[in-house]
Amino acid sequence: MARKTANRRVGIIDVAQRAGVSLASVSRVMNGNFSVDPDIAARVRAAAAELKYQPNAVGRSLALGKTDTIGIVVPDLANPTFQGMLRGVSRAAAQDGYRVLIADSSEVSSEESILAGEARRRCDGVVLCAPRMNEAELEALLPSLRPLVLINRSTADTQTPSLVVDYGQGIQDLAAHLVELGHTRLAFLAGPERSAGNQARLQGLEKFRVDHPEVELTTLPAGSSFEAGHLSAEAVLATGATGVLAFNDLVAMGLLSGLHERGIDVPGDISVTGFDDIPFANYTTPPLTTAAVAINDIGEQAWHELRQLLDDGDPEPAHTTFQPELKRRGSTGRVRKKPNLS
Amino acid sequence: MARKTANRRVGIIDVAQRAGVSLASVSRVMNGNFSVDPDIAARVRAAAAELKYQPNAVGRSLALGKTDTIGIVVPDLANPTFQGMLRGVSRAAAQDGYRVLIADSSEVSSEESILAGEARRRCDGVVLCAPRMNEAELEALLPSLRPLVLINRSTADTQTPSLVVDYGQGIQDLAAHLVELGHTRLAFLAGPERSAGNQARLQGLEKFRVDHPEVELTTLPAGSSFEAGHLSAEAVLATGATGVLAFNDLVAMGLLSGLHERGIDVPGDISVTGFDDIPFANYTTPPLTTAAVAINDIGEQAWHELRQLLDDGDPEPAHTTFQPELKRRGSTGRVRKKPNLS
DNA sequence: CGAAATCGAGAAAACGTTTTCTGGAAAAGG
DNA sequence: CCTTTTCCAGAAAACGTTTTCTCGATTTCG
Repeated sequence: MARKTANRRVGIIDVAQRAGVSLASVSRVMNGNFSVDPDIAARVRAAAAELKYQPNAVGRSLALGKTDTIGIVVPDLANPTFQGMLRGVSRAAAQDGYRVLIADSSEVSSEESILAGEARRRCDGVVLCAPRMNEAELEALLPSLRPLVLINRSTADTQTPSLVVDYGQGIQDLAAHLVELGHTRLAFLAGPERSAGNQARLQGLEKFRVDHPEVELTTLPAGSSFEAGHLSAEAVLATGATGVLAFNDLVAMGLLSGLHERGIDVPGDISVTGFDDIPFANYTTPPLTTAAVAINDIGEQAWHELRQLLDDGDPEPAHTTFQPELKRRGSTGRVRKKPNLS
Repeated sequence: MARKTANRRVGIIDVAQRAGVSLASVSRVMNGNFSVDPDIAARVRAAAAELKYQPNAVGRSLALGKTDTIGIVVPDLANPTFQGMLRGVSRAAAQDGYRVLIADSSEVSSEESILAGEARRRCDGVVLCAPRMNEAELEALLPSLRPLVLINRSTADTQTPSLVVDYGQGIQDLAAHLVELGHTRLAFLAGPERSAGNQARLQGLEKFRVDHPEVELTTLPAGSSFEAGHLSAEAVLATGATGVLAFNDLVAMGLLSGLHERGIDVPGDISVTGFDDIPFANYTTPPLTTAAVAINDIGEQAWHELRQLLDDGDPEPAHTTFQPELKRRGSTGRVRKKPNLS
């Protein structure tokens, strides 16, 4: 039973024995860092091929002190926005030979810090997407997570880069667009309370109110899903609004569906706007007017920031703001009727 | 400079020194496996807390021979189907304390084996989603990937569990549904050629042809995206079909949009069906008739199979088939006009 | 031609844990 | 009261790599 090869997984030792050289040489050949005798190199390569040697990543990570893996924490894997961020990060990281470990907090804010911590311990860095935890908790957590980058959440910490979307401006653009079309009674379907993006929208609308005192704006609690939008149809009609700003495209689509069921014409009777410009927004009927967020760019940029941190250690973390771009499509139009007089 | 604490990351050694005990004891306390003096335990716990000790996952993995991580390889992170599988696997695995490493092959089949191999080397197991590689390549790859489970791809290998959707039956159900509504001229918008799911649909339709010789069925190459469906509108009209079977919901939505732009009424002029029942399918106008696939269940089940393999080593790998369920919605209706006579 | 510098391969240390092994002290049994 | 067993904490080995260290052999230069 001298053959351990048959017993356990084939390791660098087996290759060394087979090639009649030392472990060190095998490692050198495999990584090609140092100059080795071509003869030895050939023998090692041959042995490795014959044994189908696959270097053990864990051992390698331990020796190297790096895992070539980053973690990403998202509030909800079912949400297209976070799927987009994940995709952007994943693809960009893959380009540089990094892999992505994923953690889904399922919108449970108390889980976030735990998940983030676990992810960080296994990885070289972390991307935190739109954390729902409160300010204090976040600030307390950051140091233990570094290097990390923050998406859709700002921080006082100057050491961690953050990428945020200017939801406040975007929602104002959408509202202004509706006003331009003659709408004077608007409704806003609000998103999750803990979402910083929702706060930003509310602040933007506050500003809008000041700029447009003539416009009547009602805020209705809704959520971030189809269902939320769908269930809001009745409430929206009750407000008598002719223009509706949905929290995001999902909510808008749900609302569209709810309105359609009730025989309300969009944009004839009511104009609807979304937010994000998810791929589906272009293919609803009518196509959705929305504020486009370059979600893939954000993911990509997030990786680039993180890579900087990983490489240089600490260049000068940027706080980048992404401006949404208004997309005028079929779901908004000139106001046709007077607001309900009932 | 005796303080290494300030220099390097705090490790188990630091805790041991601080508590005045050996490494072994700290490990025992942290893992709670063996009985230790309560006094020592308390000292260790105190020291760990003071130093904010976080055990190094890599070192732990090396010693334990397990990473508590599994890999998942998908052809396209932008595709709702794979997003669903990912979500299902991720959530189920998280329940059991496992994390998921993600690899996106971007539909490049040659990348799949590399990504899968890399993922496997870093993880305890792998889930392979709808691999695009050919049969031979797959069979050759499997042994080096074990333990693994296969989604939407069958294999001769009895050691690897596989979960497949019966796309053949599903597409027949949809076609039958259209026939029932009086349609006799159908069109099928085919998906990616390398997709096993597409092959299954084609085979199902072959069977359908035999069962319904009176029905005229045209197959058009399309793809798996919105764009594919959108671009197919013209071609669909050219066939004179009154019922269209789209490869999946995305294609169906794209087609819906294309038809709408051309003033074609759905389902008045043409009935359209999708496949998968992605969340959006319920909220299109009209809502999409489709074959629902319990995508989250599949992901969950995939994890359970993998866990079995991880735990017991080798119970008896199952080859499970999931039956799609026909969802009758607004995008299909009785045929109204005679087929185009032009 | 001899000494210094260069080179390259093997031995050994390091990475941070867990777990087996070992030995001393306490407990149990005769 | 002495011997045997039990218990538990510390020392050391193990996990699978990379990298520093060491040292003999070759080359280079004076």
